[in-house]
Amino acid sequence: MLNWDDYRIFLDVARSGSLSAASIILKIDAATVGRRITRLETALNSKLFNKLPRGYQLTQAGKDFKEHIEAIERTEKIARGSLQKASANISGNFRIGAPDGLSNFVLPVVISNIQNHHPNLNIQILSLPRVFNLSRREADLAIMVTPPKKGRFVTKKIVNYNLHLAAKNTYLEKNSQIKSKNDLKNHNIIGYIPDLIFDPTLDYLSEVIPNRAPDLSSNSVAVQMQMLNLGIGVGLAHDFALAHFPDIIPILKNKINQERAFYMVRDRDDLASEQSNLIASLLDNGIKSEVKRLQSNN
Amino acid sequence: MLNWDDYRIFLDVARSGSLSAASIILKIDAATVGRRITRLETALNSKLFNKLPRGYQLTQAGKDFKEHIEAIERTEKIARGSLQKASANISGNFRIGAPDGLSNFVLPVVISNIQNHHPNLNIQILSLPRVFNLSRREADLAIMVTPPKKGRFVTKKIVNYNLHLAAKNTYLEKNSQIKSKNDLKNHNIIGYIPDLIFDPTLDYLSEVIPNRAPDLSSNSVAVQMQMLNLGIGVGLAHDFALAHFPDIIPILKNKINQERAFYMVRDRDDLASEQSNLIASLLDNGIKSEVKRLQSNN
DNA sequence: GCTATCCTTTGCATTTTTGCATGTGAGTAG
DNA sequence: CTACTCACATGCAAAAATGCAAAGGATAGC
Repeated sequence: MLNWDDYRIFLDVARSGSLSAASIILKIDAATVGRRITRLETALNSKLFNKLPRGYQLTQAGKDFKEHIEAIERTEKIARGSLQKASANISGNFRIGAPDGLSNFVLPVVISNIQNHHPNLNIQILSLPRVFNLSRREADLAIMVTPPKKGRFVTKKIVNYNLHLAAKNTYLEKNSQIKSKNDLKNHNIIGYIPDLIFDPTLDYLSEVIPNRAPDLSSNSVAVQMQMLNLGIGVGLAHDFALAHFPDIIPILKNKINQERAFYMVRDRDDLASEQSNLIASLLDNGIKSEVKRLQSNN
Repeated sequence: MLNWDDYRIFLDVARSGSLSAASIILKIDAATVGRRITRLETALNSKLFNKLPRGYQLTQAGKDFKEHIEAIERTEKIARGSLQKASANISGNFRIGAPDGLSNFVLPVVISNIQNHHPNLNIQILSLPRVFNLSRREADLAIMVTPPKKGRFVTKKIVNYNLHLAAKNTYLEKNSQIKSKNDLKNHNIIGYIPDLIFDPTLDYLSEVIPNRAPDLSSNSVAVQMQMLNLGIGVGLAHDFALAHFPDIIPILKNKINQERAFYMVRDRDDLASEQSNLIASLLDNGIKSEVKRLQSNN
C-alpha cells in the first residue's frame, strides 16, 4: 500500500499549496495528484493536509513530515549525482560492428543517448554488410543476425525484428495492383546482390519470391531503401527502416512477414570489464526499445 | 518516468541478490520486480546490477548508489516515526453521535482502526435514533441523514448508501414468491414505528409501499435487522447491514433501490482544533471506505 | 554429456492507475 | 441574494502495471 513515489507528489503539493498547482509542476492530472495524496494519508494513517476551499494546507504533522521528506529529496539528488560521476568515469573508444540496416536506422539515436550520459566515451559504428572478426579486434562488440557457433564468444539475443514487402506510394499508384505473391511477376524487384549475400539468413527474397533474381540490387540495406524511396520497385524492407520513410508503404502485410533477430556477440574476455558490460547493457536496452518503438509505428 | 518507489524495490534486490528472493520479501511477483529494476536502470541511465545466472549482483556504481538509498530508507523510517509521535499526541475523549444503523454496522470497525493508531484517544459512540443537539455538546461530532439547515454548523457529505427490501432465506422459502410490489400485500412488513420517525428521510417504507403500516416495528434499525434475521417478515434494510447477515437476501433488487446519504455535522468553532479536524477526517475516510466495502459485497 | 534445478524473461489476461469530462461545494463580487 | 470563479471530487474509458503460466538459459551433479 505504501508507495515511496507518493512522497515525491507530497512535496510538490506541500510547496505549491494546491492539487491543481502541483499537477502543473508534476505534469500529472490534478485528479491523480489528489488520489495519490489520499492514498498516502491512508497508508500513513495520518492527516497531512487540511483541505480548505482555497487548496491544500499542511497540518502541523504535515509540516514536520515535510522536513524529513525534504531530507530524503536532498539525499536522492545526491544519489543520482553519484551515478553521474560514475558515468563520467566511462571513457575511451568503443567500436561496434553492426549490419548496415541497424547502423543506419537504429544505432544513431541509441548511441546518441548513451553518449549524452557518458560524455567521455567515444562510440564508433562500424557499419558493414558482412561478418565481423571479433577475434582480430575489428570491433569491441558485434551485432549479428546469425550468432557464431564456435569460438571464444558470448552471444545474447537482443530483439526480434520483422521485414515486409514495401514500395513507395507513388510507385503503387502508377503500377498494377499487388494482391498476391503472383502479382509480383510484373514488378521491379529490389534486393541484395545474390553473389554477395554473406549470411543465408539474409536471403530474404528467395523465401518470398523463389527463383527470382532482383532487378535492382545492392549489398547495402540503406541503398535498397533509397531505391524504394525513388519509387522504382518493390522490395523487402525492415519495419524499423520503414518508420524513417513515411511514403514507403508495406504491401501484403498479412500474407508476408519475415522475422529475424539481432544478436549481440562479445569476446568472452570482455565480460571481466565493467565498462564493457555497462556499454553492452546500454546497447541491449537501447536497441531493444528503439526497434520496438519504430516497429510499433505502423 | 523516474519513480521513487523503485528505490524501495532496488534495496531488497540489492540485499537479497536475486529477483526471486526479493519478490518473496516484497510479496510482489518476481516478473514485476525485474521490470521495476529495468525501469529504474533506464530512468537513471545506469547499470546497477550485473545479471548473472545466479541472480542480480550489484555493480560498483550500484554499490555506491545503495549507500545513498539506505540513507533515504533510514530517513523515511524517521519520517514515519514522526507521524506516530504526532498520533500519540492525539488524546482525550471524543464523542460521536450517529444513527443506530451506522453505529451498529459500520462505526465499530472504523473506530477500532482509528484507536489502534491513536492509543491515547477515547472515542465514544452515542447511538440514537434521533437528532442530536450539538449546540448542547451532547456530542463533538454528529452523523446525520439530513443535515441541519440553520445554526452554527458545518456540514459535509460523507457517502451515499442504499437500502433494499430483504428477508431471510428461510422466510422466502416458506412464503409466497415476491415478484412485484403488489405481492407484498400478503407478507409481514417490518419497519420503523410510524409515530416515532424523527426524520422524514427515514420514512423509507411509505415510498416503497404507500399506505401500509408495518406489521412489526421498532425505532431501531438494529432491532429491525434482528427481526428480519428471525425470518418473520420483509423489510427495508441498509445494504451495509446486509453484509453482516449472509442469510438475509435482498428482494426486487432491480426494482426497488432507495438511496440516502450520511452527512457529518460539526460545530463551526471546532474547525479551529487540529485534533478535531484530524478525527473528523479519519472518520470521513473510514466511514466512506467501510460503507463502500460492505456495499460492494452483494 | 545428460538431466535436474534455479532464476530470469516473456506473452497474455486481469487489475489497477490514470486522464479527461463533468459535477459539486465554498467563497466572492456585483 | 444570485451569479461567478476557483479548486477539488467523481464516473468512466483508455492506458499502464501486475500476476500467472510457461519458456528460455545456465549451472551443477550424476
